[in-house]
Amino acid sequence: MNDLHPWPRTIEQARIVQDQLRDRVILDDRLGEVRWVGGADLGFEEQGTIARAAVVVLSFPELERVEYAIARMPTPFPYVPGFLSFREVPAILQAFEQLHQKPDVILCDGQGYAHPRRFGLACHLGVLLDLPTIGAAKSRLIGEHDPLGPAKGDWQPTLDRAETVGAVVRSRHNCRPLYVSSGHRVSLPTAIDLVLRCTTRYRLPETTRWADAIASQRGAYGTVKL
DNA sequence: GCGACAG
DNA sequence: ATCTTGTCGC
Repeated sequence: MNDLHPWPRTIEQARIVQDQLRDRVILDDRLGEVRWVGGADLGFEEQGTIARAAVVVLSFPELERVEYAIARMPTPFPYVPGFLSFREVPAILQAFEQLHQKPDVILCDGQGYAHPRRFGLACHLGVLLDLPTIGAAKSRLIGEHDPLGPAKGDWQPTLDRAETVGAVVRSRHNCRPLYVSSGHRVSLPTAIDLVLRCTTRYRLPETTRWADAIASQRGAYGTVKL
């Protein structure tokens, strides 16, 4: 958050920011060779008043854990469906700045383009960092889809108002699917491919699994290179 | 008015 | 997200 705008305090202000930044989102592939994949997630302390963000970096396609950074700050916005990014982005940006090895793409724990105003967490983070991002959420915000096959790799487009906004992806056999969508500078097909290539034997991609573990562990701060 | 609703 | 143990199913 480079003080380009004061961070919104109300849903009305946040909606204006979304409408203002949504045009900057790029839905085509504008990313080079992927060597480092990032993951971001948040944890909370003090009954939600303190947000703790973890941004991790893994090598690709090996998925070896390379580095992580943690940042804490007062939680800047309440959780309101459709406005999640205003709660999570500031801390993520602060953690991201501390990384020595910047990732070539970041997998976010939330929606990207599959959003009521087409500007979910992954889009917001991607635009502010001008870095390729992907939305990989654990549950649905919007969009309908046809029945999904049971095999890992099966997927179906999710539609909202007759527009394809993302895809439901089976990341593990017979497991609840992931909701994947473009964030910024990554097309939907590429997003699906990268999410699957970052997923091993668990439902969640290794990026979010690790970010989750780091963000939920209390106390730590700063950056750690492995 | 009623149900849905990322984390 | 967070509070929290064991339990059912592939």
